[in-house]
Amino acid sequence: MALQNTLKALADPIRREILNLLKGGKMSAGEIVDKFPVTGASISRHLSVLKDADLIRDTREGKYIFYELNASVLEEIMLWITDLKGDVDND
Amino acid sequence: MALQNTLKALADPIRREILNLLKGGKMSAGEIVDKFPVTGASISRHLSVLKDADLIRDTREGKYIFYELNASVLEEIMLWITDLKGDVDND
DNA sequence: TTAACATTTAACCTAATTGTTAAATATAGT
DNA sequence: ACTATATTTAACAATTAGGTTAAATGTTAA
Repeated sequence: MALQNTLKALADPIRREILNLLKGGKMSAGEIVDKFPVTGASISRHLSVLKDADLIRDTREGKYIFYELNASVLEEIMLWITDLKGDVDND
Repeated sequence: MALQNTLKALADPIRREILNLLKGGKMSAGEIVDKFPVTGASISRHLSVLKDADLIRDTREGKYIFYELNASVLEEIMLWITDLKGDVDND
């Protein structure tokens, strides 16, 4: 189920862009919202999808909630792809 | 758009399983259909999604259409993920 | 050309996804 | 307690996705 959740989370351009933003460091929900032409409610749901997929982690700091990237789960995709490609030797 | 198509194609368990099957060599549409508990029409649409994403190639041989894996487009996902992970050094 | 087989396409249904606005919740400051 | 701010959740509409059956297409062989 993990791979399924991860791939589904990645199959949306806004969510991928959120991950790209978080590459630069943690951001509050509001800061993320400001980067997109959709409502905060919409971004909030995207964030929850990413969180369910464990692609991001959140921590509240006062009235802000900060999100940060958790790229470690992407390893599973790498392994799946590598297996599919049948990369016996990669020199 | 390529990455989007690829990830969307991968975000379905049946389509991923089709790719896994094709790892073992090319198969006709009918052989693929036999592996799943859904109709041929349904598999046919899955195949067209995979084909649009260029993850598979088809060649007709007589009355059969054979499908084979084209894993090369997965490279793009690998690159995207690698970039996201910020793998500066991977020892 | 007709019949049989392999596969795709069309029409339709239902469920899931994504967006919106409005209401709810959580925190901080007065 | 009240107000302002940050964020999420609920309810709804529109779109997309995936399944089905039935019709259409392409190929082979009689």
